[in-house]
Amino acid sequence: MARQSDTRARIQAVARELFAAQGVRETSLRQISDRLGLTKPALYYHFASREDLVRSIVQPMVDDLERFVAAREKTPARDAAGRRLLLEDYFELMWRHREVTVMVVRDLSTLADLDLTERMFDWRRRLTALLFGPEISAAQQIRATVALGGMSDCTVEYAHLPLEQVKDTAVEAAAAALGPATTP
Amino acid sequence: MARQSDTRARIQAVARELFAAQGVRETSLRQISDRLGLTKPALYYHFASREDLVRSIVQPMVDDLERFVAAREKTPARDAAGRRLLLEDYFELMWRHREVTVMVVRDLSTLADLDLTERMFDWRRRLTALLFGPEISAAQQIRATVALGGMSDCTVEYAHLPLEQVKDTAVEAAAAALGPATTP
DNA sequence: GTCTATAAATAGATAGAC
DNA sequence: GTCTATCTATTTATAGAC
Repeated sequence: MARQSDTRARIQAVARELFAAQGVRETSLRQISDRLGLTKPALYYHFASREDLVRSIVQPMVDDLERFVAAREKTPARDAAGRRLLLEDYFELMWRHREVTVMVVRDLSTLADLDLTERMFDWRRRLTALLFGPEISAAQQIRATVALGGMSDCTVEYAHLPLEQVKDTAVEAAAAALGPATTP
Repeated sequence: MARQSDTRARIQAVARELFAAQGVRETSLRQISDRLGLTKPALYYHFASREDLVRSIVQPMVDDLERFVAAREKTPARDAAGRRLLLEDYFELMWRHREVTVMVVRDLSTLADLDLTERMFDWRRRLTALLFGPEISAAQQIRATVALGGMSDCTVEYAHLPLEQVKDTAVEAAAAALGPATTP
């Protein structure tokens, strides 16, 4: 069972690269098939539709995010150390999926097309609750936006650098933006 | 000289709204003309092309940003108070243009189409220099990304709220992300 | 200034041969 | 699995009448 469909994975790799580089909406199936030396109908053998291809590329990040948030909710730790660890691991998650992050941030309509906008906001809300507790004030929500959004911007803007050159400072800045942690 | 072309402004208003709500690339000229009770060719009387319409909507923010950065470079003030003031005024600028900010953030390819990507990065670089001085370390650049990017995210995410409910906390969080200021 | 009509290009998608 | 050929829909943009 070495490989079931090497071509399927190659299509995804090329599509992901083009989507991140020039935008999802700006990339046609023709561009993808040309780059692979295939024709458009060949793509339809591996994917039911264009949307199916896009979804298959975004899905691994979605699954990872859902698992990540659900796991942390089982053992919340809102002191300074726990908060720090959450920011670190969240940064690494986005970093692992940074090509998809770039692609989604570059064209946010992608999320809407896949009906993921609501879920995205839900993850943000749950992450904020993990940082500040179940009762979230308006000020805390704003601070979480700066912290989490700022880290996300870093994964996109410095996607070409090694992780070690970005992570520590980005997490440090995000933690500072959150303000003092509640004592356990 | 009451109004030279009321229709031109109405086209821009409808286009800006649709662009921000559903994306620039996702909005056709037909949708815009329908909403106004006009036909597509009528739009071409007021704008040379689709790109000309988009540019005319983004241009005021571009001009404002260029003026803002150029003015601050004449009287740099990198102590805590000066840095704070810069963040406040920059936030208010983005807030004034938040409908365009939403529209651009939602579809970043818009900037590329208008050849504004380079200029955007240049403004970021100059703002970072105003915050940290002409010699910018990698860590300072990352902190500036969290601070400025985080504030930008706030203008988008809380665009529907009153300014007073967002500005102070967003600026506070951004200032914290920057770290301690250099003494004057 | 706005219309009707239409050109020209391109997209996603399918039929059927091999 | 991949191809050629084609369908259908939509887009930006223009010509020319009113």
